[in-house]
Amino acid sequence: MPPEAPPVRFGMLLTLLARSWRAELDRRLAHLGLSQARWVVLLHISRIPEAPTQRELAQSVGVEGPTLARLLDSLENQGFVKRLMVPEDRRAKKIVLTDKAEPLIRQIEAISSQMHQDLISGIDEEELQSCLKVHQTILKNLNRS
Amino acid sequence: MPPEAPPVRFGMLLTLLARSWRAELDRRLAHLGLSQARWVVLLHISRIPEAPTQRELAQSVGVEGPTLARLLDSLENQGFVKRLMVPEDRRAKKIVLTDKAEPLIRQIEAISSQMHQDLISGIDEEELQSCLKVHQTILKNLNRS
DNA sequence: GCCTTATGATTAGCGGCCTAATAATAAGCC
DNA sequence: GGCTTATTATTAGGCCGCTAATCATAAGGC
Repeated sequence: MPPEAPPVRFGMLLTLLARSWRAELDRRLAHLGLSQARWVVLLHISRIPEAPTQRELAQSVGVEGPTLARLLDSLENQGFVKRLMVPEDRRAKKIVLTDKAEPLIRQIEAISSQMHQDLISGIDEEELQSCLKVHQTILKNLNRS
Repeated sequence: MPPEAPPVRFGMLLTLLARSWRAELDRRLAHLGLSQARWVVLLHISRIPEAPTQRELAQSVGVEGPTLARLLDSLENQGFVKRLMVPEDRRAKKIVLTDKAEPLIRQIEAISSQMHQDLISGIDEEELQSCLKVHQTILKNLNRS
């Protein structure tokens, strides 16, 4: 690889890193029958106090409606979530975790924080915070575009 | 686990950021008939001194063989690259840019570095470098897993 | 030379992201 | 009430990443 470092590199590294991060988490979640994408959905549901509608959940997770719909299809097939009718609005559905999913939450939180710990080893807290700040700034700039 | 900011956040932000970055670049490249994925391939070809084989190119770009093969299919259909037979190894193909692609390279480099500039506004050089270093450390940790 | 193993590219098929289009319902306005 | 517009969820279809399997060729051991 040529050692010259054009500004382009930041985006490439970011993309590669996100892909690798996802792949590793997928690997660690596989034995639970989960993937990163489905796991994130479960985690968000568990953290929202009131059962959210799909619209609200998609917003919280940060994906579009159709993407969430298909993730919920598989999670529902796996028996981890249920779609509940909303009496006041017959278009909407509220999403809740099933009893089967509840014990999973602790496991997946443990797995993901273990992985986080593994991956940030050798990075000091200050650097990490600064990196987070950079990420947030870029995201803010992106939302302005 | 810190009670208020679970470590999970870093991965989620990373994922969201990479997706948003890609989406914005796709938007800016659309009028050239390109996407981020295909653009990166062109850029790598143009930077490798000798025409690379697909294997080498895939390595350089950081994707698997089949992923590259399909990107090359579309780039070839668009007339931006050609696959050349290699006399010494009849399994392999070397990838070269066409004359049509050459003038594009400057444009796409300009677009991507403009975007880079737009997105890092408000971040000072030191923070950015530190962030890059964090990314590289995490990637190194990932490759050890 | 011949057989086994390794390698380069492709195909098939899946996951996860998107946008556009659709269907059902709700809300707002005469 | 009845029409128009907005909103919720879904379906359809595309892109881009992956792994597994396939095909042709190369390389190595005998």
